[in-house]
Amino acid sequence: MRTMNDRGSKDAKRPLRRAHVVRLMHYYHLLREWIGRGNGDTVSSSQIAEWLELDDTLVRKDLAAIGVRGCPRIGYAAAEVIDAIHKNLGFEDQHRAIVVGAGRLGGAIAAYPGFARYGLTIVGIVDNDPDKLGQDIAEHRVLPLDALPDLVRERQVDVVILTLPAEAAQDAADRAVTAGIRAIWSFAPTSISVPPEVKVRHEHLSTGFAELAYHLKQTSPEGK
Amino acid sequence: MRTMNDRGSKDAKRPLRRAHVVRLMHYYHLLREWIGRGNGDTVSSSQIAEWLELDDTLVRKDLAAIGVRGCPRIGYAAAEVIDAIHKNLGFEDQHRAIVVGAGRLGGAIAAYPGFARYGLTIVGIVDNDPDKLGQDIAEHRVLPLDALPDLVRERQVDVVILTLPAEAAQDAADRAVTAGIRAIWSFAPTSISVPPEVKVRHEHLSTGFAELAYHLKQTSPEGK
DNA sequence: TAGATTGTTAATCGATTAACAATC
DNA sequence: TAGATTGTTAATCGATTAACAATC
Repeated sequence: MRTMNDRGSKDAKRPLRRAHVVRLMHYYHLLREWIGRGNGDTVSSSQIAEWLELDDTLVRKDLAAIGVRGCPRIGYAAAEVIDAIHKNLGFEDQHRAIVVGAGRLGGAIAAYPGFARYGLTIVGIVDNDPDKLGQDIAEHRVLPLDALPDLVRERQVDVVILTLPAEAAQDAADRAVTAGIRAIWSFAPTSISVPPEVKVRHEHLSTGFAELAYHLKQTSPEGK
Repeated sequence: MRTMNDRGSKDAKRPLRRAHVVRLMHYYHLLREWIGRGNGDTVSSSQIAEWLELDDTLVRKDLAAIGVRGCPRIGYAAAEVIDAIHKNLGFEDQHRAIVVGAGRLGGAIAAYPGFARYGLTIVGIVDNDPDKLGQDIAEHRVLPLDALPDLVRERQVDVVILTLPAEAAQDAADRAVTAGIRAIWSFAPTSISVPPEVKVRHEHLSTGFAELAYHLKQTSPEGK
């Protein structure tokens, strides 16, 4: 039996599933734009649902899952929702990352200022191509890949961002794991194996394009 | 009642759902690496399932959904599976894309040779920054954003790849839509609105990082 | 108050998994 | 043949949606 007092017991929160995290990020972006455009301070679940083409009950359940309470007749305080998502997804925790691979993609990531909002700071960039060493990318001097273990320790790095070609990714991941990082964000077009305690998030750009290609095929007039 | 003859009736195939497409891409990558490493010609659903930590029945259903038949006791012909995925996902159809935004990310995408495998060819790159005009990126001369409509027609472009800052993305998308493209692949850190007949695939890098951040929070020793 | 909106339980839906017969 | 593996139906599970009471 549930009682009204359950309301406050945030310890009982169950971990969010992947689908929750993805939708919460959509709400987060949506509400930040909403507030940025100078709209009201409150927003209803049905407004969010309509913009994102979801069911409004789903929105309310997602918000309940991160402990946000709305007001009947009023809706949710947009700033409070943004805050709660920020906290629940772990953006208040600070993470320090090294970009491995000083190509264009590595440079784009190292230079992007938007990650700071999510608690992510790029603290270095390494590459194993001697031609790249010593260049400055987004105010980071490119250092040799061999320096990775030392950098991880000295700069208290817990995330490594891989932007290497497929054939170099596994070796770099191995070094990063040995050096003690806990998470790998990989943009390399291949899979990598790591011990179970290390989390890998793979950005499969080709999978993203596959969805587009499949849609185009389904909707193309010449059929089949 | 089903009969053996249903085997050949590919017209009855139902459209693949998103989860199917994503898993099929995993199988595709896995089997290409598998063959590349000189393993056998055949592979069983339980092998694939084990590598990807899925249920083997799920793998068989996915393969059945694209019309691949296996052999009892033998498994599936890896090359045939790769082929079927390639065809079903629409990689045989050729698409021509223009990259909008000549920054580091745009350059990385324009220069990446791997998209050719999926039927995607980059045929131009545009930017609205006068300083970028005339530069060559990956053998493409950077042209003004104003030239987009003409380029779309002349070069038979059906996909636009947005790599612009958030504030410029909607305007560029509008121009692309007016010029008649059918799909937008956006890397801009914002949402864009388009008419229903245009497909948008958004690569939310921050959502990718959010999953990592949440995992780190859940597994961090200091708890909470 | 009346009515809009939340919060929550119950129902539905779809996707995954289990079981097992078919088959090579 | 015996046995491994597929293909498919049935069962389960979880996520979404519907219904509706609670509430401000």
